[in-house]
Order: sequence, then structure tokens, then C-alpha cells
Amino acid sequence: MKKAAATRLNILQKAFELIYINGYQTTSIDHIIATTQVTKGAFFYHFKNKEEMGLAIINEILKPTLATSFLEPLQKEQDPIVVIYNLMYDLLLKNEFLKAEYGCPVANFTQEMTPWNIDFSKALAELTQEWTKAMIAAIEKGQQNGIVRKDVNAMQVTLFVVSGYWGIRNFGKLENNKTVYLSYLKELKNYLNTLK
Amino acid sequence: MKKAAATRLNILQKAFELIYINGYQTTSIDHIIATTQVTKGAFFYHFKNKEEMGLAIINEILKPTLATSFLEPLQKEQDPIVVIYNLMYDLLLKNEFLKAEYGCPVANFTQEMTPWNIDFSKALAELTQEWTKAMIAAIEKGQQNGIVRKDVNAMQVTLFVVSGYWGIRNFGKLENNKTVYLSYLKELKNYLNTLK
DNA sequence: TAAAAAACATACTAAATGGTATGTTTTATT
DNA sequence: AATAAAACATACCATTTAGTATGTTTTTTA
Repeated sequence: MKKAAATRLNILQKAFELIYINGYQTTSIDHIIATTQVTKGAFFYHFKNKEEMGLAIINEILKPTLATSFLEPLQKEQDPIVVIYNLMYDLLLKNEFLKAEYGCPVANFTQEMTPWNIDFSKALAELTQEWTKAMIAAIEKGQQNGIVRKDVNAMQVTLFVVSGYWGIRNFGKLENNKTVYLSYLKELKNYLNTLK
Repeated sequence: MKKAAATRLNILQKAFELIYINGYQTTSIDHIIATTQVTKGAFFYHFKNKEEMGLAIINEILKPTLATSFLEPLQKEQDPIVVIYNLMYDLLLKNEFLKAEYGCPVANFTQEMTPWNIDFSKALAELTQEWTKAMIAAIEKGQQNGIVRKDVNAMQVTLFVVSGYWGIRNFGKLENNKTVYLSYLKELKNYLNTLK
């Protein structure tokens, strides 16, 4: 990687960490450049302002994570009920990128930036739609395979499941504890099994 | 009401509106006093700092709303499945205090303040616990009445339902649209009916 | 290897922020 | 009505903020 690209990525990664922990508004550029050991000149060479950096975090940090941790697992040729459950299990309990006490980065950004920042809203809505589309596809494939009932509304179920995920992440944040995830996962399993 | 108390309440209500729309961090005291037509002297006479005002919003604005809109409906002597569904229906589609594009105030605060602000976290966790306790009680009563299956875990179901509520509110915010609520409610009904 | 462009560094600025110091006015109490 | 306390008003301040102006260094290209 070129050195400039490395500097840029370094800024984005450290900035993401800070924002994930403290929020976008609360994380100042001064704070970011202090922890990255990068000067203000370098920062504003790579990003024309704070907002552009925030959007770059979504596109260059969150989007790749989405692909590997949220989409790929759904594209396996398996029982979608097992696949969705395992996905949630991994995201909530195993994923090292995501921490219980800081919630879901996409949900955090959504809460902080929408509806007043249109660019953020659009970028976040796109990310979310990629995930929901993949989940809907997985469920519909399960219907074709006869694993999931034909009368199940895949879009409806996806909305229900993703909402639950966002919500339980908020719970984990509130209680600063992963144990709520265990109860949630049990009930998610119960629910998913009713789709058979 | 005494005039001083009216001033205080006016600040809290206007501040809540601004914070509900723009977030706690982004809402400045200057902005609050500008829209309330109250001077800085008055503001800091009633609240020793911004944080105290924020906590007062939780205790004096959100808590009463919780009681009337979130708890009372659950305490009716009825089928808890109907009661919970109707509660969600009212909260998502009828409630005038809550707007789709701004999400759930408690979830918003949680996302923005936890885990780094302990006082906010505690106040918000208390609010949430009041709601979950009421919902658990409603479900357990339904089990005693034979409406809800005995093998249902009331706490687990409550966690699942509340998570879904928080999550769909985030969806509504993201899409800036109430139509997602309709799909969510349909699937919620399906889910709740499996508890019979 | 010289020139040019890219990448970074330093010092600064205007605006906004939470908060204070010091008043004045209003209300309650004797 | 006099006094004291409560309630509010105004002017100010130190700090933080995003962002800029103007450099210097490093890398690429001809």
C-alpha cells in the first residue's frame, strides 16, 4: 500500500474506533489527530471536512465489514433458519469488531445523523438495504427448498429480525453486558423455528 | 403552577423537543434558551449544568410519558398478546409524542450517552426496566389465565419484543417513513400468536 | 537529476460552547 | 411596608471546535 493510502486508512480506522465509542459529534478532529499522531495538515489533505471523513468511514470501513461479516454468511447454501441464527450468534457473541458496550455502528450513526444529514442517511440506508436484500434472498431460497413455509413473508421477517438485532444491541449497550444477548438468541431461535 | 415551576417545565419541554430532533450533544444551551425565550441566568438558576437538565428531561418528561403511554396499557386485564400488539400499534402509528423520523427518545439517549455517562445510563436503565417489568407481568398473567403457553419464557419474550420495538424505530428513522412500521406490526402479530 | 506534484507540518482564526460573575427584578414573609 | 429570598437578566470568559493559510518535506515523473 502506498504510504498516503496507509495514512488515510489509519485516520479512518482510529477515527472509527473513537466514534464507535464516543459518537460522531463528540469525537473532535483534534482528538482524532492526537490519537493517530497525524497533523491537521495531513488530516485536511485527505478529507475536505469532518463530514467527508464520516462518509469515508461508512464506505471504507463499515462497508467491507458488512460484506465479510453480514453478507457472506447469508450466502451459504444452507437452511436459512440456521444461517440467520448463526449469523446473529456470531455477530453478538463472537465478532471482535463489534463490542457489546458500544452497540451497532450503523445503528449508532443512524441515530446520530438521521434525519438531518442526508448524505449520511443515504449511505446508511444503502448499507442496510444490502443486508436486508441478502437476508430476504436467503429466506426465499429456503422457501424454494421447502425449508421455510411458503406463506412466510420474507421481507417482513427480515425487517423483524434486523429490528431485533438493532434493538438488542441497544440493550447490550444500555446494560453494558452480553448476557441479554443469550436470552435474545434463545427467543430468536424459537421465533425462527416457527417459520418452518 | 408557580411561575418558576412553569419556567422550568418550559425549558425542559423545549429542550426535549430540540434534543429529540437533533440529539443531546448537538443541542446547545444557547439554542435552548433562544427557543425558550429564557435567559442564561434563568437557565442556570434552574439547572446547575447541562447534564442535570438532561437527567431532568428523563425524569420529568420521559418518565411521565412512560407511565401513561407504555405502562398503563399493559396493566389492563386482557389477553397480553392483544395488549402488547395494540401497545406497539399505538406507539408506532398513533402516538403524537413520538415521531417516526426521530426514533425512540429513550433509545436515542441510550445510544448517545451510554456507556460513558453513568448517571444517564442508570436513569435510562431504570426507565427501561419499568417497561420490561410491566410487560413480563402482563405475559405471566396471560400464562395464569391459560392464554399464553406455560413453556413461554416471559422475560425472554419481553426482551425480544422490546428489542424489536427499538430496532424498528431505528428503521423508521433511517427510512424517514412509517410504512416499515406496518410490515413490522404484521410480523409482530405472527410472532405473538405463536405464544398461544 | 531536475522539476513538479503529492503529502504532510505548523501556526493561526473565527465561531460556538458550557459556564460564571454580578447584577436587577419579582415574589414571599414578617 | 420593610426585608429577605427567590427568580431572572446581562455581560463576560476560557476552552474547544472545525477549518485555513502558508509553509516544508517527500515522492513521483519527465
